[in-house]
Amino acid sequence: MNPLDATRGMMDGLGTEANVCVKCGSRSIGLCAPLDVAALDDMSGESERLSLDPRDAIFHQGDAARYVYTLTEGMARMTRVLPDGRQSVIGFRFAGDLLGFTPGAEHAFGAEMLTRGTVCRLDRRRLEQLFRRYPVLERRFLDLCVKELAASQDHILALGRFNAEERVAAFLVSLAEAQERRGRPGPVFDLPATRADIGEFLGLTLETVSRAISAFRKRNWIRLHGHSGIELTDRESLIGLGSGEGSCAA
Amino acid sequence: MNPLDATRGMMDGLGTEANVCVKCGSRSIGLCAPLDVAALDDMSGESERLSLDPRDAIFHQGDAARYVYTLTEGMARMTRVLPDGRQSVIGFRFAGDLLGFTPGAEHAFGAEMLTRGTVCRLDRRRLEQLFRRYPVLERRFLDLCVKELAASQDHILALGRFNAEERVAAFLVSLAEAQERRGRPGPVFDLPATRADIGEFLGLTLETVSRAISAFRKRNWIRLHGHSGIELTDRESLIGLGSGEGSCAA
DNA sequence: CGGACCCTTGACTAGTCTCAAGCTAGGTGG
DNA sequence: CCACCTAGCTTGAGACTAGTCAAGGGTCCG
Repeated sequence: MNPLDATRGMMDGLGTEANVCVKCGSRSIGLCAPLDVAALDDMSGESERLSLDPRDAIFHQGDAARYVYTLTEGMARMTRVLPDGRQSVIGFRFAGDLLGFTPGAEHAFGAEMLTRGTVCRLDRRRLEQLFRRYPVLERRFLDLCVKELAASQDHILALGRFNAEERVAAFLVSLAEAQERRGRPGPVFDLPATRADIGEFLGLTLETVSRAISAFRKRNWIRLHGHSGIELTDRESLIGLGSGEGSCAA
Repeated sequence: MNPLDATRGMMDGLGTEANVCVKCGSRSIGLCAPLDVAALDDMSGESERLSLDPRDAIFHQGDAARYVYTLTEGMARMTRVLPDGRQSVIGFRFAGDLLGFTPGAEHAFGAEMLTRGTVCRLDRRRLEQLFRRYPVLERRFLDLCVKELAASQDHILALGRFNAEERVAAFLVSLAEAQERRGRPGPVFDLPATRADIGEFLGLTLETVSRAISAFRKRNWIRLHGHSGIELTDRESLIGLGSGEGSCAA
């Protein structure tokens, strides 16, 4: 398991059930999976589908948390801003992932699209009703949440203990794994996040991310295809660097 | 709200109900709070109380996750180890906090006592039964988990964007708040974590932590009382430094 | 084709780590 | 009760990683 796995979506590892969310029309992996058809109908009754462009906000930090979102198409980032303007990317989300679920009154972070895409939003009070009607759904959320927590702890470990190249290597590997889990096996995959996004996620500057990527390129570990395509040509080396088997060998 | 709040326990902010866990004998704030007396009886029927010394492990990373623990007395740290031996403190836990809950088969991190103390452990299969019998308990866990997740994200932000003094300031303030929430209002509070523990939590070396603490002492922001007592004499300054209102003012 | 945005690379700086030495507090045993 | 002993803390000097500032180049879109 990759120690830097915060690009893992909330829906990962929850089986391959592929019930179709009536309103979204997309495979709503995970969230709806344990529900029967009546429940799905119930659920999509009040959900809305929205199309978004790159850089569009799905919701802002501090917004009233009225809705819960499912990213049905595209890739998004979650960001948190400090009072002085410094900001950090908390994580990324892919098609099929859940977004913005909180028991609090406000969203603790913002979410923006990196690519063109669509989200399906469900009123939160409606979700609470669904929890009461279908208790299994609540259990699903608990499992998701604990997995997400484990991913955050991996990220904490990476931020606290990995150097720049280790962080970038771990990020690239986890990005590749995330896309493969979502059924894109090709050797070339999408990297819609800019160097600045990656840097804000990894606690680095965009220049440092760029230098790490250039170093990998020079070692023939990766190959770039245009601005948003990347291929891992020596994944073993990247995994070795990015999984904490590095310098301080025990 | 302090951005570095990963010292906030899983039980925080869940009201002040103070039902007494029959077996533990301690105020089991939070977890048992929504349950009636019959449920409490039920719950404590198979729980065991253990006394532990400083440095004793509560459980190890990789152990089968047979039990869920409540720290009833003392302070503990949660640690994660990389293949090469580098380790990181993921967070701290105080009296009243929950520890080791996971839907996975193994504990993803280890937990060790920092002080002498006691834990109350409950068989996990028993907990699953309790979830079925008292659905409100499951909701409680979900709320705890989401709060914990928010705390992790704050920690990620601090690790990615704060410099050494900002991290240490944020840590000291959150430690003070955690102890006050648990009813120790005194100006002097416990700091049972060593400089090395703090450093591993904050992604710093023990020397850097020591230098930051010395700097605060010279500015009369804090006063040390022996090896494990600390007093925040100028909390405003610490909060200012530790909440991200710093250098890069917008 | 033009422009905007993003990426790359270089030179220099600053912050943190590393290594090392000495100190202090608190506990232990005589 | 006191001296010793150990673990943890402090401080310093130098090395090194990553940040900052700046200039130039590539890619993609309209």
